Order: sequence, then structure tokens, then C-alpha cells
Amino acid sequence: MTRYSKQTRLLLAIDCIIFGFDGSNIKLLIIKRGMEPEKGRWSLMGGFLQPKESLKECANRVLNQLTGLEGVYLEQLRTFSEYDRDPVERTVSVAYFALIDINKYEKQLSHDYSAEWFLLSEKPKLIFDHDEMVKLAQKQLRYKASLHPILFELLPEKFTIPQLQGLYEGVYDTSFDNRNFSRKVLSTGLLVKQKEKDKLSSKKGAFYYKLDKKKYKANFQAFLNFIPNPDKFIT
Amino acid sequence: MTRYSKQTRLLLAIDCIIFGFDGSNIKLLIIKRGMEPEKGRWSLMGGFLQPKESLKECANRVLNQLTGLEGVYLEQLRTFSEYDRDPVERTVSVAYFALIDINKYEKQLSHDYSAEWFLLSEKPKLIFDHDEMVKLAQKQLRYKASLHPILFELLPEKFTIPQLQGLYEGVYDTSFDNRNFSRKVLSTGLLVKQKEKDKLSSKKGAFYYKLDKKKYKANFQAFLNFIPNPDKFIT
DNA sequence: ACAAAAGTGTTACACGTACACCCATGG
DNA sequence: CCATGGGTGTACGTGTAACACTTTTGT
Repeated sequence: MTRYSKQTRLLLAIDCIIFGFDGSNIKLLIIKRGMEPEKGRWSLMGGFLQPKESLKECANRVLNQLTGLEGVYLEQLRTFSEYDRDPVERTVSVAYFALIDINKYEKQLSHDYSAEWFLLSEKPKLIFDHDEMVKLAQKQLRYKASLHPILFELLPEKFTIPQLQGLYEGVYDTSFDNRNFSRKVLSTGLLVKQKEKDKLSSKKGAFYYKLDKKKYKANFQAFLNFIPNPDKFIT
Repeated sequence: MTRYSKQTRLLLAIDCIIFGFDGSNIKLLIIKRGMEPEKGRWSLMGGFLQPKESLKECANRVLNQLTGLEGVYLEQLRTFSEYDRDPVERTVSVAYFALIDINKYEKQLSHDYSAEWFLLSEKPKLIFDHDEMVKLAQKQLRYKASLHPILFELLPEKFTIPQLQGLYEGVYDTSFDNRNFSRKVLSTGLLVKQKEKDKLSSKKGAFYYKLDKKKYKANFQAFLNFIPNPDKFIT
């Protein structure tokens, strides 16, 4: 016996929901689709699973094609399988969500794919079930960030606490008390204070911090509480 | 154009990690595999995705085949895709985890599949990557149960608070202060007190409770805190 | 000097935890 | 009437939220 008989074979693909933070807002990186059908319409970056490739490898490969980045934060979200989600032929797609430092990616590659960053509120309609994927990814981003320090993945190596707060406020579309926020964040011991200040966004200037990578990895699964009343923000 | 050219097609399957609670311990329902290869060895219950069927439908169908149950709590866990995970032919599998009331399933069907309940500590080795799936499901069970009231899915309609506590203690392999536990649980307002008591497990007897289904559904996403120091139990 | 943002100090209070104690009942 | 498990009362401490106030510096 070399094959399972009487079973249908089908295509398997991945799609990436790529989030970045421009300093003020969360943005989504999408491309203009390069193949038929729906050629030229807005779409998530995706690709077909290759022989001998795992889904994770596939997602990393596809993400690298678009951004030039490696070692990006990438999380399997869910597998989408409605039989008619792709009109050409049955294709099941595994959605991955990625968090990248918006300053690090190679703009040239994005250009090749006619990629663009969009505010979530200004995102055009996407093909197939990609809008649903984005919606779920947003929900998962809020959920996970309310418990674990994933949002650091969106920031550059050095950042200030007001910047971090702005990021959290963007994700949850609300505002926090800055005094309590900074104390909470610092009390985790995850941040290492630098000597320089960022003087651009205020006169007094805010100290830069770096992540203590060891502690970050060690405490990744521990529950945080940067957000008061997280229940309110998770649907 | 009717097909995507030059792409590999493959099989897609689902596997179910089925948990139950026997009153004292969490158990796992597994079967003796009915087809080659590995025929007769212990395996998760699974099945191939059919044309025009979504993965969720597939998982429900397969679960129903084994247990006779419908409307079971079922959650997509992760998709497993190592290219050589099934030696016969490339098959990607979506793992679902299910929580069932152990008293409700139809034993006859289980018998047909040579299914048996195992304590997690006494589980035999499973085929392919199924052990990894079980491990992940266990982790997810602990994680999710620390935040959301999913463990009620494992109990019969009427249950006592000591029973509920025993369940939590089983899942986290620890013990809690019964006085604080009952107060915490009752303070959620999720439980409706019944008039009868369970007199089997103690002389005084413990009141039965039922879930307030409306509140249960409405508050499902809200964060609970039945477990002190949850960090300790989540890896 | 003043405005504007960063950051500190202080207080009130909710909540979780610990534990003494009371309750109900079968043997 | 006592042992056993169910359940209530209460006191203590930690952590969170609210907010007055100080610091720094560019204009």
C-alpha cells in the first residue's frame, strides 16, 4: 500500500496577516495580488505549501519574500477551509499572524509586490476570506497582548515608555494613565534603562529602554496586566 | 484557467483530542486504528476532510461517529504539517480538542472502534505525531481553563462545587482551599443553586448547582480567576 | 517665565488569601 | 456524640487605580 485510496487531495496555502506600528498607529501590510483570479486586487501575502516544507517554514519563506526579514514573530492563527473560499480550486489556507518592526523591512521587496501599509480603519476590501482573517488576527492581537508582552515585537530595539504606551493605546483604542502605566511596565523588570533620551517628542525628553531579552523569553508565558479591565476590550 | 498549475495537492485530515472527567480524573479517549499502516495501534480518532466539507464540519462528523454526541465543545488547536508525519503519503492534520461529558457518549460506538479512556499518566504511545498533539492539547486545556470557564463542559448538568473543585484540582494537579474556591466560583453568578443535595460523597451533603447557560455564554470570554497564581501552572 | 510632557509620591480601596470556626448528618 | 466533609465569617496584606505634585527643558 502506497497511498490512501478514495480520498480527495487538495491545495494547502498559508496567508500572513502582517502588523506593524508606525509610531502612532497599528498598520497592516497587504499586496496587490499577482495571479489570476482577482489579479491586481488587494490581498494578504500568501503562498502554497511546497513538498517537504512544513507550514511554519512556508510562512517564514513567504514572509521573507515580502519583507526580507528573518526570525520574525509568527503565530499560527487558524486554518480556513470553506470549500468554496477560492473559486479556482479547493484550497485550504492556514493563517499566520506576524508582528514586525516597520522600520526594518526592505522597502524594495514591498515595492515588487506593490505592497502597502494601511491603517486598519482604511483597509480596502480584500479577496476571498482575507477580511475575516484580518478580523480574527486583530482579535487575537488584542487577546494575546492583554496577557503577554508580544507588542514589543512591533517596536525598534530602543524605545521610550511613552512610545510603548502609545502602542498599547493604539491597539486597544483607549488611553491609560501614563503614571501608572510606566510603573507597571517597569515593575516587570523586563526593561533596561539606557543613558540617552528621546528629545523629539517632548521638551523634557523620555529615557530610552531596551528589552532584557533573557527575561523577555523566560517570562513570555507569564500573565501580565498592563491593561486595566482587559475584559472590556476582548470580544 | 481552472486550476493552479505546478502546485502539489495533498491529503487533509483532522484528529480529535477528546477529554473527559470521570469524577476524579481527566481522561483521554483514544481508539485502535482500523487501517494500515499501524493498524491496531493506539491512535487519536480522526478522519479525512471530504469534498465540500469544512474542517469544523469534519471534526464534528468524526466526533459524532465515535461518541454519538452533537454540539460538543470543540476547538481548533493547531495544524500539524511535517512532511513525513504520515509515512504513507503526505497528510496535513488539523488537531481539534474536544471536551465531553463522559457519561453521555454512546458506549456502543466506542466499542466499535475499540476505543478506551485512559488516564493521561497511563496513556500508551500513540502513532505518528499524536503524542505531540495530546501534549499540546493538555497545555491548551490548562491555559484556557485558567482564564475561561471551559471545564464546565466536562461536567454533567447538575454538579456540586466540591466536584467542580476536584475537576480543577485534577487539571492542575494541585489542591485549592475549598472555602475560597466555592466563594470565588459563586461570586461569578454563573451557578444556579438546586434544592437537592448530593449525599453520596459526604454526610452533610453538598448542594447541586446548574450552569446559568445565558450568563455562561455571555461571559465566556471574560477573564476568570479560579486558580491562584496561574503562572505557576502554565508552561 | 511658561507650557508641555515625563515621571514621583501618596492614598484609598478592592480583591485574594489564610485560617478560625460553625453546620449538617450518618454511623 | 463524634468524625467528616460542606460551608461562613473575618482579618490581613498585596496590588491597582486615582490623582496632586515635582522635574526638565525648548521657546
